[in-house]
Order: sequence, then C-alpha cells, then structure tokens
Amino acid sequence: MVEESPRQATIFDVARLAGVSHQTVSRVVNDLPNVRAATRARVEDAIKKLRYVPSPAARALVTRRSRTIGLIATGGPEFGPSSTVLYFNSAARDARWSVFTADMVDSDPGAIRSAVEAFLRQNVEGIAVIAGFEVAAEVVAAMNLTIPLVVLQATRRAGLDTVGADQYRGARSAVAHLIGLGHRSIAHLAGPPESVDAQERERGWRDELAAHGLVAAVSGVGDWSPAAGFAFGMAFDPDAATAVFVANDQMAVGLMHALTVRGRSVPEDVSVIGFDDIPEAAHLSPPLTTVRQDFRRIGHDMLDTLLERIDGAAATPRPQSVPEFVERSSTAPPRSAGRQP
Amino acid sequence: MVEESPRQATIFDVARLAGVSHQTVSRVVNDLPNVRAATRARVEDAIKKLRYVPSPAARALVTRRSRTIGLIATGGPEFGPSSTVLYFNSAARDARWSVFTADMVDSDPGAIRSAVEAFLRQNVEGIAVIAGFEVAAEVVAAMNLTIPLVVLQATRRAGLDTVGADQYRGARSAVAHLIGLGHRSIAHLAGPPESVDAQERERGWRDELAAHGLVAAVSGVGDWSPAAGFAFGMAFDPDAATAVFVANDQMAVGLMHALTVRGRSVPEDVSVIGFDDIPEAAHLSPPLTTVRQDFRRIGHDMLDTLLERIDGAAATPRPQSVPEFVERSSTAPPRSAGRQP
DNA sequence: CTCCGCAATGTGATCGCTCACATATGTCAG
DNA sequence: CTGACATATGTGAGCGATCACATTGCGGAG
Repeated sequence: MVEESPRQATIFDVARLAGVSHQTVSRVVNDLPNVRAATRARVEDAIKKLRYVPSPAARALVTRRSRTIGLIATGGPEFGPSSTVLYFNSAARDARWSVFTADMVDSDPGAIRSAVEAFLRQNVEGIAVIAGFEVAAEVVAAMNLTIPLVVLQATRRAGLDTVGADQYRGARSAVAHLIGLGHRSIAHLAGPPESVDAQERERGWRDELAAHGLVAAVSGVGDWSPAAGFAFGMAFDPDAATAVFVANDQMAVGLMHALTVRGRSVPEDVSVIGFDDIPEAAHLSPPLTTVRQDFRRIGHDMLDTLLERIDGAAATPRPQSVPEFVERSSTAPPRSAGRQP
Repeated sequence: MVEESPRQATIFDVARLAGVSHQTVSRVVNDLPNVRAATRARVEDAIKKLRYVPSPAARALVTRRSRTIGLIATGGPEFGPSSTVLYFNSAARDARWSVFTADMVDSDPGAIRSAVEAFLRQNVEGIAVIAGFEVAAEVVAAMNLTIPLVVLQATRRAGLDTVGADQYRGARSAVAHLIGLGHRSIAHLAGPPESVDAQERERGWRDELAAHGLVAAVSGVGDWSPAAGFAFGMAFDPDAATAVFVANDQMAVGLMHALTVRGRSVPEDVSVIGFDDIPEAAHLSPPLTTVRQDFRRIGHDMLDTLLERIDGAAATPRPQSVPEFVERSSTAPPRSAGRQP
C-alpha cells in the first residue's frame, strides 16, 4: 500500500511523533547501539505509524553510498546471458541491493563506456559485466574504475575479479566422450572469436584431441545462432568427420537441421554435441548430448564476489564451476568402429 | 576514463573556475534560457575541464525526480520475456533513462510487492510490468501507485495502461491456417492458466474453430516448457486430432519429440503449430510453423507509453501489434483430406 | 556526598543541487 | 538623459538524511 498523503514523512516527522531528536531516529533506523530499548520501541512505532521510509537520495548525498549495482549484459537474448542476468538480479534483490541493468544489443565500445558512465553518475557502488564479448571486459577494465568490478568470463585475468564456469574442461569432457566412443575425426563449430567462452571451448577441443594424438581437422566459426549452425552444416564435408562438437546448443540445432536436409542422420552418420543444455536440448530429435552450465550458480557467484569487494574484502576466490556432461542420444560410436579401449 | 582525483568536482568548483555563480552553472547544465552565449561557453569549458558531472542524488533530493524506472519481469528466462526486458532496457538507455530491473523467478505476490516498494524507495518515476502471470499485474495495480504504471499484457484493462501484441488474432490466424489446410479436429496445448497470453491464445483457438462450426476437442495445459509439451505429447490420443496448435514454440518442441517417440511423423500424421518464433524454430525437424511476435517493438512501446505518462500526457493508445503467421513445414493437409475451398 | 565515566540523547554543519527571489546590466521609448 | 522593462546574473534557503561533536543522566568508586 502506498500513502496518497500530501508528503512522504521525513525523519523529523518521526522524531516529533516519537518525542525524540532526529538523530535518535537515525540511530534506530540504522540499527546503531546506545538507544534505550523503550526509546527504540517508541521510534519504531512512530515509523510504522507514519509509514516512514528513509530517502535514498538524501542518504546517498551524504554517505556517498547508494546500495546500487550496475550490470552490463552483452550477449543478446541468448539463453546463457539472459539466464545469468536473471539470477544475478534475483540474488541482488535477496541481498537488498538494487541493480541497474544495461543490456547491450551489440558490443560497441562507445556504448559500453557510456553505459558505465551512466552507472557512475547514478553512484553505483560496483559494476558487473557479463562479457559475452571479450572487448566488453576490456573496455570496462580500461576505464580504471575506482569502484569494484567483476567480470563473467571463462579466463582468469590478473588484476580483475573474474567469475565463470570452466569452459575449457567442459569442452574437453565433451570431446573425451566422443573419443571414448571411438571417433577419430572430430570437427568443431566454434562461437564468434570475440567471445572468450568460444575461445576456451575451441582450445578444449584442440587440446583433448592432441592429448589423444589426434589432429584438429575440420572446423568452422559461427555466431551462436541456429542459422549459423545450419550454414556450417550445409557447407562442410560430412565425410571428413564422424562427429562434431558444437560450441553451443543453438548452433547444434541448426547443424542437425542441415544434416537432415542433406540426408545424413544423427547420430548414425555423425554424432553431435552441443553446449549449455538449453531447455529444448532434451527434446530435439534426436535429444542433444551436451554440456550443462549452472547459470544460477554463476549469477550468484558474480553477486557474492562483487559484494565482497564492495565491502572492502579481497574477493575469496571461488572455484570455477565445472560444466556437467550430459549424455543423450545425438552421440553414438562411429559407423566404422566399435568402442575403443 | 575516470578521475582518480580526491573528489568529484561540484557545481561550485565549476562556478569558481568559470567566474560565475553556481546558479549560472545550473542554468547551463539544465539548458535554461537567459544565459549569454559567451558565459555559457565559459561554463561549458569549465565543466569539460573539471569533468564535472551533476550529482543525481543531490538533484533527486530537491527535485524529487530521478529519471529512473522500475521494471518487474515475470516469466523467467523464456525467450519472450527476456527479449522484452532486453529491448525495453536498451530503449530506455537510448532515452537516457536508467532502469532498475527486478526479475521474479516465481510470481509470489509478496515478492512482487516488496520489489515495487524497493522501487518506490529508489524514487522511480514509473513502473513497467511484464506480466507473464496475470497476478503480477493485479498485485501491482492493487497497490494504487501514485506514479505511472504500464503493463505488458494481451488484454486491455480499464484504468490501466496496457501494451502488448494481439495474441488472440495471432492464435486465430494459426488455427485458420490449419482449417484452410483441411484439418477438422485441431487440438490445443495451452499455456498456464495464470497467463493472460495463454488465455488469449486459447480463446483464439476456440473462437476460430467455432467460426467454422468446429468443436474444440482435445486440449491440454502446460507450463511453457519443452518438458510439458513432451508430457502432453505422450499422453494425448493422437488419433483424436490431425493437428495441434501449441501455445508456444518450446512446448511444440517437446510435443514433436513425443510424437517422434511414438512413431508419428510431423506433419504427415499430425500438423503442429507453435507461437513466438524462437530462433530455433526455423531449424527444428521439421522446421516449425509458428506465429512471430515482435518483442523489439513491444519493448519500445512499453517504454514510450510509460514515458508519455510520466510526462503527464495521457498515453497515446498504440495499436496492438499483430503477430505474424510464419508457415514452415510442420504443417500440411491431413492424410485423409485434400485442401478445402 | 562528590566526582568520574560511560550510556543515552541532542545540536548544528554538511552533502550538492534547485528553487524563489533579489539585484545588476542593457536597450530603447519619451 | 531618464525611467521602464527586459535580460542576465547572484544570493540564500531548503531538500532529508548522516556525521562529528556537545550535552545530559545515571551508577559506582573514593
């Protein structure tokens, strides 16, 4: 309920009603010691009666604190970024912090900078960046902010608080699975090169292959979209690989579509693995083997790290979460071979 | 770049440097008349030199305005709601407004109320609600806010500014297509009953059927998730309907999966239509016929409506956008019949 | 009984801006 | 040359909180 009253009550109104000074009211509101229990009760009564709410503007003016965070989200409406935004926001609300969100449709450095400036103008106490694109993190980091900054990104970086899942290990587990199944020529459809996550997944693919003496053969690059997966699927030589590790589920959808169009079946002719485990993954035809990321945890980790730094503490290093391999039916041993030892 | 300087410059610093009074600086900053061009230039110079930025806290304290909006988003990480959030935010940024976002994972009335209260405490000048669930709009409306409120919801409502696409017509166009193809028994898998959009789509289905003298037969209810679509697909009697109009694409994915599992093919045995046109829709097997919503436009409409009301104007009624029917290959004439006149 | 010290409370300045009003400067008719 | 009236600029109060410091009240040691 909101009062239609002529004016919001101020700290002085409360003080008058409770018969104390405004300073005592301030003490009660901020839960400071040295207030007699009886006094505190009287004040709390008055507060309730007047529906008093401290003015954040006045408070911010003098304390230079706002209990407010800025969140920069790049990566568009993709499942991953938008889930992270959601969980970050809801974690913040639970912690009674307000968050300004700036969704960037593209990653224009100028736009990012001006979003950060808007945040600063609003007196945010910290900034979180979901760095779908590497440049986003760099641009913000280069601004040399005096307030804490935490970046969601797969690679750790000196002098930068970073949170994120271990994309590299996730990718390796996916490729290891294919190798275990007997695949020897495993292609990769990577995400955009500007994305650190994409880079890490590609590196994981390459390294796992190398660890087994295999060479990284066919590969392509996409922009995360199903359309990109489709384009790749129509273009590559399907006989050159018995399996494809795709950098995200959406592109895997497009790839499987192309494969179908070309008369190849999954997993009989070619195995496909995605990444993310979008809700649809389990219900594609065939259900998609993938690597699951815990976006809820990532969002919470980001917030916790940021709040720690805002409190002045060094951020306790959080172990990177390791994405979980999820086997479904888009992967099978290659036609030619049985399972390898 | 951010100054590491001891203290942010204030209006007085600028005034001193420019050799004018603080009030003149204020005039320049707020672009008020009655300042000589030469003076204005001197002040602007000083502002630039000192990297002066007005303090929003101080300004908000006296003007009681914050140039800030609160956005309540229900509907989780689904494609529709999260796209809308994204476009709303980015439109707001373009208009130089800041927005606080509160993503609600569930739609607990208490949580919604407290999110609104947090917004009020932050002095937001308006609130936008993406009402995935009807109750969300109701809860906020019932709070009798003194600030403007705009709700994204399919149905118009007296005394409430509402924005949204015409779900009803979208649904009718989908069903009309099926009827045109020759289908006579068209099932419906609805969204959750708490969702106004779901209600509208179901109503569209029912009315279009009735308009052709057909009866609404089999139908089910899901929660928008692929899993729900799958469950429905496994449970319903596939011989009782030659086509299914599904309330969203994600559930359609699950339904098609179930159909495949049960050895029915789409569209030969049963046609399927979804709603939303998620990016994956074009690349499913088969590519999904659906109804496309323009979330970008919806986000912008919400913002524009809200800003108009904040400016004191009555909101100019915006025509509801009509979702666009998109034919792909998950629909075909029923086995038994050819195309009808 | 006095004095000290701590707990409880009050006072006034201050944060950085805008608002309402006062004052200075300039221009032109009479 | 003077007054009137606009235009340009300055002054001081006040928004609603916190902060630093001053004051009061009370119980126990000397």
